[in-house]
Amino acid sequence: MNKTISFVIYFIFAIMSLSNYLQEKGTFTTDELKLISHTFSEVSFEKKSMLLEEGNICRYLFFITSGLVKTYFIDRNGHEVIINFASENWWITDIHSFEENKASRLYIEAMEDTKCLVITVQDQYELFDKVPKLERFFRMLLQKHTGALQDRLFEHIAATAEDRYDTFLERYPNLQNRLPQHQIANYIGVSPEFLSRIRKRKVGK
Amino acid sequence: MNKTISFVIYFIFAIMSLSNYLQEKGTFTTDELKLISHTFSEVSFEKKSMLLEEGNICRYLFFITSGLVKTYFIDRNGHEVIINFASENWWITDIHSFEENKASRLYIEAMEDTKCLVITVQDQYELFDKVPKLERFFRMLLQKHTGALQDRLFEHIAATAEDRYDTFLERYPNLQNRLPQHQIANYIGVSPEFLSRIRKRKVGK
DNA sequence: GTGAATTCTTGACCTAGTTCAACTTTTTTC
DNA sequence: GAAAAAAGTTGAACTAGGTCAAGAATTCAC
Repeated sequence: MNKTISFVIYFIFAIMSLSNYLQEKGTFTTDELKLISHTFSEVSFEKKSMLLEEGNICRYLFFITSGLVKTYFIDRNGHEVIINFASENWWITDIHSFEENKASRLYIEAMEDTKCLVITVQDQYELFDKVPKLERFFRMLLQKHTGALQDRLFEHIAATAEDRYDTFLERYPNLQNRLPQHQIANYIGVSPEFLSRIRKRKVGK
Repeated sequence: MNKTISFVIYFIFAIMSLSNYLQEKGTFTTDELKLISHTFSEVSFEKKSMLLEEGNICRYLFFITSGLVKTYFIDRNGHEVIINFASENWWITDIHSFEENKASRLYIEAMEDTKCLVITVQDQYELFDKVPKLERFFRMLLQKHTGALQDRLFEHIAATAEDRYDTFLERYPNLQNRLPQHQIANYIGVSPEFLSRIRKRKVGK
């Protein structure tokens, strides 16, 4: 297939993902949906390429239409610490860096070939002015994200590694087979060896 | 002093705290400040009384003008897990319960006699319509809160208990002497005995 | 101001999870 | 499809932090 045609088809597919998502989660008019989705542009990332690196300003808010990414930072011992994963129909960005134009502490890396729709802060704010509903929608999204972070903190303070693994399986049922096990171990905050033991123990049960 | 007069004085003091705070952190006109602060009401809590209990809907967003509160939940083993403390010029609520009218999992308890200004969701949204700047201001606030939560999660995954204690001291320099040590231990996620040992070790250094 | 309650400290023992090293299995690359 | 790289498993020794118990120091309540 001709490259331009295939790009256009992907773009239409991406726009439709976003529109469907917004229609499902919020109450937007057709005109608003059109306006919103045409403010985004499509970007593709190959597996292992970086959407964001520490020290850079996160210029985009990403809406993933296909693929899988992880967000992580490097701790004082030089180890990667995974904050979260995001796949189809998830939003991802370093909100602090994106909104306040500050250097990021985070990395965002594609774990599969990934396609996203992206928007800049400026465009986002212009869109907020045209579609005020969207600012409220994004605030709600941020609230949900905050709730999820809080839950993860609870787990890390009050639950055992096995509990956290169970929670991971519930929270990301479709990622279990798309992710290498040591990345899951990292996410739940244990050594790969120990996750291997947890899994062995569970089979016995 | 006559009770009514003393109440009025406290109320004026509280309103001024909020106005000063907003003036410092944002750019509001005098009229906006007046409108905002008159939408809040003043409430007092005695030490050990509850601003919110699990199972209830969190009806208010609290702005603390004096005193100290803690937010916590009870984990599956019946233990209290402290999420954060808030004193003068801090906002506190269970955002999930407050915004979505859902039963809360959290407790908010006064650790000292505490005075707050409070607002309901409905009033908050009316205020957003009158002062759109405020919605953006609150979204920024939520972003900061999210950043802080993320930092705490990092610490719990990647840092040692002693590191977390140091971070606590930096983050809440003025709370160190207002809080009993076992509450600090709870906040940083260690047993009171272990915090005692950490402190002993640090004196040696 | 005194008795009761809460908080803090210390020791001894325990456990969840880590680290390191060697081996096996699976995936990637050319 | 063979060689190299990455991922997963297992054992053995280790450590950060927890639990329990008892005594000492503070704080609270009347």
